[in-house]
Amino acid sequence: MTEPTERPETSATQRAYFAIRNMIVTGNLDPGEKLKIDGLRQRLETGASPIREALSLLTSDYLVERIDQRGFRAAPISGTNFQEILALRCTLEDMALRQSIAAATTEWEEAVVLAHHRMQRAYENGDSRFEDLHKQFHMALLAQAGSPILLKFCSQLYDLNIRYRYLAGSSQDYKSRDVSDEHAGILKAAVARDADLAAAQLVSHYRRTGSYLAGFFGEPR
Amino acid sequence: MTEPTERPETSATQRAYFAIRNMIVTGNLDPGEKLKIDGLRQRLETGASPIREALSLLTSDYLVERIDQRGFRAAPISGTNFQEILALRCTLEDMALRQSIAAATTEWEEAVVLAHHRMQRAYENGDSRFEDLHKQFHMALLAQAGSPILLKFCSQLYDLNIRYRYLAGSSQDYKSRDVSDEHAGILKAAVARDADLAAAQLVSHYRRTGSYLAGFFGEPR
DNA sequence: TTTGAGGAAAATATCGATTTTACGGCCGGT
DNA sequence: ACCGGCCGTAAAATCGATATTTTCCTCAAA
Repeated sequence: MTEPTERPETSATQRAYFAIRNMIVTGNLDPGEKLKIDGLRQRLETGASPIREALSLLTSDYLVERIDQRGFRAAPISGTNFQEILALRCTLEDMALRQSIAAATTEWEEAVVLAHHRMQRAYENGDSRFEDLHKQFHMALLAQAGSPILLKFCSQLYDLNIRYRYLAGSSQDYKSRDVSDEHAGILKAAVARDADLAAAQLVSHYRRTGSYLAGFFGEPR
Repeated sequence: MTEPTERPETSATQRAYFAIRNMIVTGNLDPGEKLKIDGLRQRLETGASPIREALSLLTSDYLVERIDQRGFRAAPISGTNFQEILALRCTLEDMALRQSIAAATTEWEEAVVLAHHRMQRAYENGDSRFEDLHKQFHMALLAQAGSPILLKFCSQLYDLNIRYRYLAGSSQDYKSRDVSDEHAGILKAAVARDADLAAAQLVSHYRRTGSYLAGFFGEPR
């Protein structure tokens, strides 16, 4: 239920969960849009139960809201919400990365290098899996923190953030920045076990995309 | 779905959610125990759908685990898990409390004082609502941080922590400590807008109960 | 005695249908 | 013409039942 890449799912609930989640994150479903059970049921060719269960799960990911007894809707967006996500993300990932580096092992280091390579390769090839691999790289950096709950928090915030990026329709502009250099810098500092440098670069990496996106959603005070 | 106190629920899903959640938190359902749909269905006198939906929601609260195609079970416990919760709680609540005090208003201050009074009153009367009011006091402290997601994280961690307290069967021992003084100290510092002092007392408050409980679950390195 | 395969029993996941609830327009009253 | 309450429609929530999967027990063979 955590890895978006492992797609040999079997249960209808999982299929519905990932499908709806993807639709919301990529903007295929508009923020605030009413999510009718029957509509999704037909669209995904499944029963009502898996849909309801999937929506319940997405509720806890802050991607879906449940209203009284009137069903579900895609979570709305706002500038303050975006700022909150950005700020939380910086704080939590900074913490997680420091813990990760403090507990660094050879295995972790190799996993990070590997994740980076795969992401970079997909980037150069224009592979559509880049988004998934990008997330996996960032998560690999934090994995050694040894705090599953913290990791899940970061994962959720990552998805919320990427949703705003999709909604701004800026996947291209975003990539055209020199994110590759930024990723390389983070990787280098992490491998060198330089927690301060790595964390600083990571946070700066986020704030840069953040300030870019902030224009689209209004900057609250 | 957030406030445990507002009990005029209508939907079967909500009833099931709070009922099962309460059973897990208070130890009425053992950690790791298999949660059979049919058993719960009879126990709560409802259909299978609300049960499944409630369990799905609890999954995201880390109180229930879903396994492959083999149903659900109550989340297991461990010393490392407890330590993780404690550490995360200290970090996140420290942050939230500082933000809350930084954005303090008269309304917030009054709400905090009120929440403390209610909790204290219930404590002196041996009122069973103490646990709920205790949580409400702590959440009131953080409410002004203006970060709903952070608040929810703290709320989840609070529930996970209180579960360990119940499992240690130490509700009494816990209360017999001078928690009243600790709460009063936090309240005083918060009202005085002394973020450093308030945060320090809050964290120390948690660590004290934490080190007490650590003995029950083993201290991982 | 242990191991492995087969089958029966139980539990889960899913579906289709029923019941309940909320919303929007209509009608009558003021 | 406007306001308030009633009814029809649509959607959600829930239930009962089915099909599929898993588990456990038994029995036979090594």
